[in-house]
Amino acid sequence: MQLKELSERSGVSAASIKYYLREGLLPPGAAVHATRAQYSARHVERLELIQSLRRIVGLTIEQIRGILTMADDGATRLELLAAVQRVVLELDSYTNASGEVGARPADAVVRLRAWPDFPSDARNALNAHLELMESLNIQVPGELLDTYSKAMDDVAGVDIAATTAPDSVDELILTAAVGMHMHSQLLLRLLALAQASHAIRRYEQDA
Amino acid sequence: MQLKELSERSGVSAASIKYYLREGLLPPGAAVHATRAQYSARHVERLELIQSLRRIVGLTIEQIRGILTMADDGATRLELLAAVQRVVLELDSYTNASGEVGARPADAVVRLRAWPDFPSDARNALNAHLELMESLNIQVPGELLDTYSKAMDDVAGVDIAATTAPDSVDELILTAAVGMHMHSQLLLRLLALAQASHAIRRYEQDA
DNA sequence: GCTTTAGGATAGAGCCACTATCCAATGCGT
DNA sequence: ACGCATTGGATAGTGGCTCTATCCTAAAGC
Repeated sequence: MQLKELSERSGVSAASIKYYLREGLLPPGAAVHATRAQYSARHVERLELIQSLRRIVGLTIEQIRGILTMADDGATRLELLAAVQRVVLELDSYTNASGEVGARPADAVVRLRAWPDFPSDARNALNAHLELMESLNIQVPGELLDTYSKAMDDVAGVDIAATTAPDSVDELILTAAVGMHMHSQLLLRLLALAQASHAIRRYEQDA
Repeated sequence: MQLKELSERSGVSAASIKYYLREGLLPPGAAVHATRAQYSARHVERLELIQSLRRIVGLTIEQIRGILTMADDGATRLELLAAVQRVVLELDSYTNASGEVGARPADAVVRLRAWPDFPSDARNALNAHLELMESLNIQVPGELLDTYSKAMDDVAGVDIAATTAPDSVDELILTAAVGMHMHSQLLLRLLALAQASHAIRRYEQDA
């Protein structure tokens, strides 16, 4: 199929497709001649993946390019999952700000929860975030970290158990990104409801 | 003090202060004459609040204006907390998309957790989000909702217990917004670490 | 041969949060 | 009294992001 048909099938405007081609999100079609290219069903799928990552998960073009490049360069599934997690959960926001400091509270959490002791983005991000909170004078007592991490351990256990490994890499990215996004949002909404409920109880008590 | 001094004290450029005045985030100073205005310490505080909400919490000008307007119009603390929660946890993202449907899964959660049965943004957002997940064919079994909500109940209990009610309304907004943001981020980072840990375990098993 | 389309380049649009410039009116220090 | 500094107000520009639109030439297909 050629550009116009690709546009019609995917529901993405021809101009946007050209944009994605320019930005390297979409591999070029097979050039039949200088002014004619053939696109395949894989292009349609790739476009749908891009759309989902943009519209549902809200990733930027840059982030999407990063993930797709990794996938096309044959990264392992675990690496890919880590990359998806990094952008979906915004683990890179503050990570850069931290230069090697003494206490690594995340290590304590890892030991407490008996999680495998692997260095990871998630761990660095957690440490960086705890440092940030400290610098803002927000107390994070061990008890709270305990409660939080226990809760997240439970949640992650359920999450992972519910995840079935998909066949294609595109599908892995899609389900992982959409799943992580949706589950984290779900968690935040439940947190909101829980907070609101506790706040109401408390203000009723005070009144 | 006049504009220049206000700028120096708060660390916000004069141009930005003018912008905030135009946008109604900062009340105008007492007009001594047509071309001279006096600003008070309250202006400095207000500017610091605006800065924190922008730079730390990442709210938009529009969102900040909404909250400050409510505060200045004498909203109750509970109303203010709800408004802060709405913007900090992005409860309005999908809320509009839902028009009265049958099942209200959030009601079940509220009953299960014995939370006070109040209609709220948080509850609507939760229902809207669950509908969205359903429409994306992401299964949310009752068991998972149970685990999640139990976890969030624990977390909220600790949160609220740790919150001391501040004196000024500005301070309430600041601590609530920064606190909610930091705690929700903390939770997401712990979730990331937990997920990564479980994923590693699982891939090790498979390998 | 004539319309349609591809690919490439370039420019514009619309949103956001500023940032900069220009202005006339006026206050303040000297 | 005079001139510099500052004010409020208006208006325009910046830079990042994701498109969207226009223009062009070369070539394909009927």
